[in-house]
Parts: sequence; structure tokens; C-alpha cells
Amino acid sequence: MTDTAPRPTLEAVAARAGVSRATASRVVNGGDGVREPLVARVRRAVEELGYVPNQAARSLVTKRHDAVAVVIAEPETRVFADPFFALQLRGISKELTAHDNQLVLLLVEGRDDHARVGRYLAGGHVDGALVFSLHLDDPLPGLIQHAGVPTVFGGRPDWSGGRSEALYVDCDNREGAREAVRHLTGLGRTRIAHITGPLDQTSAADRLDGFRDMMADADPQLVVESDFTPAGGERAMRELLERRPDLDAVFAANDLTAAGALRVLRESGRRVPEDVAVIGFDDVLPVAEQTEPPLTTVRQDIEEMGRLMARLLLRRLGHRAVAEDAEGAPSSVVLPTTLVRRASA
Amino acid sequence: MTDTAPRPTLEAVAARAGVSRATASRVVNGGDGVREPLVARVRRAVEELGYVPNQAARSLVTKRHDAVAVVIAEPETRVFADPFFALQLRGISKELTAHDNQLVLLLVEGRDDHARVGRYLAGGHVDGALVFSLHLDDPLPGLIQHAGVPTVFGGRPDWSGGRSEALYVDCDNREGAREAVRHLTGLGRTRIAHITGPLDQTSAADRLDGFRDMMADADPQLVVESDFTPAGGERAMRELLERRPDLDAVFAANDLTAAGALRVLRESGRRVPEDVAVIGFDDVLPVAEQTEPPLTTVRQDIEEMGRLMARLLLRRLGHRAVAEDAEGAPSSVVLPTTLVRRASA
DNA sequence: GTGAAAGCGCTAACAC
DNA sequence: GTGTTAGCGCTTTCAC
Repeated sequence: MTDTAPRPTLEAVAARAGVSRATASRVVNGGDGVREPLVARVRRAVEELGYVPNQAARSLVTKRHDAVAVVIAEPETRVFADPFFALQLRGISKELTAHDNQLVLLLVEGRDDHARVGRYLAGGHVDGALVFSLHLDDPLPGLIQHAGVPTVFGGRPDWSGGRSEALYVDCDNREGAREAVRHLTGLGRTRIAHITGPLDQTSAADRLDGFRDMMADADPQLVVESDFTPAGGERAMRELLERRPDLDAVFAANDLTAAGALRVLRESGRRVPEDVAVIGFDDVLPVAEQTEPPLTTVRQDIEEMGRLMARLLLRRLGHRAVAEDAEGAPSSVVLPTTLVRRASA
Repeated sequence: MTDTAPRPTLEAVAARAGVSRATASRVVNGGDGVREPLVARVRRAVEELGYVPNQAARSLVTKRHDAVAVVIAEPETRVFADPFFALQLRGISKELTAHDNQLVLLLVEGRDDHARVGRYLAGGHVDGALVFSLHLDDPLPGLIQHAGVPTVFGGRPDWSGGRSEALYVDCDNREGAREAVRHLTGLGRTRIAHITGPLDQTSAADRLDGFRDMMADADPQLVVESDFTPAGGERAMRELLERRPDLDAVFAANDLTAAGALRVLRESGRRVPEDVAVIGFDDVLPVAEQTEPPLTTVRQDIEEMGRLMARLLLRRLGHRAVAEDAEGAPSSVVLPTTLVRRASA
């Protein structure tokens, strides 16, 4: 254990500046109501001593932590294949950093790990939580609700029960899906298949709904459920080709799925987009730009969504610097999507 | 702001159990030296009240935080394309969780952001740090050294200056590279190219060294520097094909690079592995299994490396439960690699 | 506007 | 073994 010199305390700063601890504290916290000369002296003392406030002591009295938990409720491997989460994290990190909040990462490690996360959240160690990738049966929202931790969800949570006051950030999955199908039909395609995501997630369910909006009387055989992974996309595509070898387009629920589908189509000797047009969802660059051919896809601004989640939470927490640029109570946001044309459709 | 009921304090627990605060504290912290009946009573009180220790109050006196910072010093986009970091995070998270430590994620947001991270680390908000993907000119090690925060690095840091006491976890990049080349020569290939990673990172430099160990008198034209990204791999592969259209094998410094190279090779009409054998490094499944053809690669156990980093740090911090299963001072570890044969070589 | 003083909830000596 | 007590470093009334 390194024997670090003890950090200077506020006391030391106050002494050096020749003021009381109270005044030093005021300056450190913005300096409102302290006369200029004193402010300057304290600032200089802080500088010279390299003073950094002790967050524990501060939290003890303020009951705030300036820390937010990011919960990734995906025990499975998806998180580790999809740049999606990394991008959201980036957006979240930027926003939190800009407002001096720390990011405590909570990865759900398995089926039985929700309790631990719930306990942590209930423990009041963080001011709020940002929660991702809930599935329908997830116990987390319940635990969170119970713990009373201010929370913003990534993606519309579906507690069909109600509790519509839940704050979330999502993209317009349904309209995005419609746009994808519209594009395909615009290309003259008529036998359009859809490979869904896991339907216990609202994002996947909404995209399916959007697909159906446009293809109300399509052959139900043309829809197959999958899981947002490339391997799942491959399996689904094989199934689809078996059922309807004459299909001429595929709308995959995300880019990873599309990548898998593309591979199977190539194996089967079909040309993309000539024989089969393919369109994805997300526009995760490392995937969409790297497929063969590059993927036409529905773009959502993932990093921005992360940023918005953080901002919403900070507002909810009454963070001044964030609250001022928007009036009224924070409310959920649904971002629009845009179609990005590349070569696959 | 939700008006949560104030959390019960130790005081409340003690009162309910009919003991002093000190005894209640002892029980909460393991219960050593407290007689059984009392232990039970306190435990019950904790249970009934739903008591959770106030971490801020605890830290204030213990000067420990049971929290570790994970610093990702990659301002660029690589983090978001490569499942590498996500996998390490997973390993780290598991180990930290197992020992009741929290993970505070610090993403370096840009070229000028090191100072912020340094300040945070110096602020004594965490007990230690886990630091990734340093580049040669990175100011972070200096800042960390200065701050005196116990740290374990992911990948051997290169401060050619010395300070060999730095703790790190790495895989045997050099021997792994040798193994890759050995495999290629074993396949009868003689004109073997190498696409490196960014050579200001030791992992990339070590792999290059390993390559040179085996190919001492190869045409220097056969080595081209790249950046661990698919796009970089493509560029490098094009360059290589221009310089030496007769090459018959490529050792790419990581899987992502190999994926890019594969694409260019295909475009150029070459068959893999018949015309050109390709081998990667990492064995990141979502990449290596999904390339066309599936990638032969040098595997490193990324998640395990994450776990080891966390364990090492915890030991360094004197964490009891971790210290006991290994004697002596913790020291850096270099894990072996293994060759995974798939179709590309 | 500034300072004095009272804790925030907890652990760790130190008595008993 | 168990209780008493003294802070940890900070913010925040409340006087002045």
C-alpha cells in the first residue's frame, strides 16, 4: 500500500487563505456570497495545496454522491458483440463528465445477479441509475421502483402494468421499421421477409409492429424471430430461405443480424442486392460499413441517446446546470431515425 | 426528487438489537469477536430494518472506498469497434463484484482529457485503478505515479525510463506472434506479410518483434504499420498487395485487422487460404467466427486477463479474501496464447 | 459577508 | 466481549 501523503483538508485551505472553514467551503462550492478578494485568496490556497474535496465527507452531509449507476442488464454475451452499448456508454460518459458526475458501471453477471444490483441501488450509493436492455420478465424495474432510485431507461420499458411515469430514451423503432420496408417496396420488392430481435424487448417488438404496419397481409412465413446476433441472423436466414426461396428482400432487426443474413445469402449463391435486398437497423459503423456489400440500414443516433439519458437523469436529480436549459419536468424522448443508403438495398 | 424514507442508521440497528453501536458495527463487518447470541440479534435487526451501511460515512473513517477506477485511455473510436474492452470489462466486473468492490468507469474523452482523469485519481475517490491501452506518449502513467494510486495496467506499459515495478497483466504477444508465423511456415508459406498494430503500443510492438524473430531476413516491404481497425487492415492489405502481389500469407496484428485484410483479398480475387493464408490475433469470437472464411487466430484469454487485473489490484490493496490464495507480493503476469485453427490458415 | 459550531453515520481506540 | 467516545472532512444553520 503506497504511503501517500495525507491530502490537504478544507481546514488547511482555510488556514492558508486566512479565512474560516465555512468561507473556504463556500468558495470551493462556487463562491456565491463571498467577497472577491477572499474568493481569490481561497482559490489560490486551493491551487497551491492541490486541494481536492473529500467526496465521502461531502456526501455524508449533502446526501448526494454526484455519481450515477449504469446498469447493463444483459447477462448474455450480446453486450460483447455489439458496439451498441459501448456507444451509449460513450454518450453517457460525456454528459456525466460534463457535469462532474461519476459513472459506476453495474454489469449483471447472470440470472441471479439482479438481487445484488437491486441491493446496491437501494443502498443509496448513487444518486440515480441508467438502465439498459430490459427484457419483459426482468425483475430490475420492480427492484428499482421499490428502491426509489431516480432512473432513466434506455429503450422503452414494457411493464404492461402501466406506471407510465417511467422516464426513457428510445428511438422511433416502429417508424424506422416502416421506413425500411417503405424503402424496400420502393425498390419494387414484394416478398419481403423480417428477421426480428428477441421479442421480449420492446425495441424488437416495435420494429416488428412497424414491419407489419406496412406488410399487413404478408405471408406469416416471412417473419422469423431471432436474437440480435450474427449467428441468430444466419439461422433465421437459412430458415427463411427454406420456407420462401423466392423472397426478394430482408429487413433485419439490427445490423448484426443483417450481417449474419448477408453471409447466408452469399453462401446460397444469391446476389445482394440484385436478388435479395437487405436492410438493417442501428447503423453501427464498424458493422454496417464492413459488411459485404456495405449495409443499407436505419440509423439511430446511439451516442446521442446515451447523452440524452444522462441529461434526463441529471435534470430529474435537479442538477442546476442541466435544469436551466429546459423548463418543466423532464419527460421521455423518442428520437427519429434516418435511412442510410449503402449498397445492400 | 423522490422523497425516500431516510435509511436506517447503525444507531437504529443497535437500538433494535439492544446493543451498542460499536457491537452492531462489528457484526456488520464480519462479526469477529462478538458472541453468537448478539450476532444473531444484530443480524436480525439488520434484516428487519433493511439496513445498508452508509458507504460515505464508512469511507470517511476508513479511508477506503471499496471502489476501483477502470480507465480506458483510448480517446479514439477503437474501443467501440473492438469487443476486446467489453470482454475485459466483464472479467474485471466479475472479480470486483465477487469482492464487493465497485467499478467506476473513466473514459478518456479526448486528447485533453487526461488531466481530468488524473485529477479524479489523485482525488482519492477510489482505492486503485485499472488502466488500459496506453500509448507511448500517454501522460497518464506519470499522473498516476504522481497521484500515488495503486494501479494495474492492462498490457505491458512502456516507460522505457524504467520503473519496472509497474504491475500489469498481458499475454505473451511475442511468443504468440512467433507461433502464428510458425504455423504459416509450417503450411509451406514463405512470403509472409505482417500488418502491425499501432507501434506506440507495446502489444503491437511485441507482436512485430515476434514476427521478426521468425522472419529475420524477410523483405521489409512485407511489413506495414496499421492501427488495429478493419479499415486500417484494408488499407494495409492494399498497400501490401501493391508492393508484393506474390505474397502467400498475412499475419495480422489483431482480428479486426485480419477482417479488413480478408475483405481486400477477396476483392482482389485471391482465395483464402489457398492463395493467401491469413491469421489474426485475439480470437474475439464475434469477429473471428464471423469472417469469411472463419479466422485462424492466436487466442488470448481476454476475460481472464480482466479478472486477473482486478485480482492483482485487490491483492495490492491488501484485500484479505484475495490475498490469502497467493503468498508474497503480487507481481505482473503474462499469460500464454494458443493458436486456434479455423479456415483461413 | 463571514465565522463558530453542530452534526452527517460510521469505525477504532480505549476503557471496562 | 462490549460499550464509550473521539473524531473522519465537510456543509450548513445561525449568530454576529
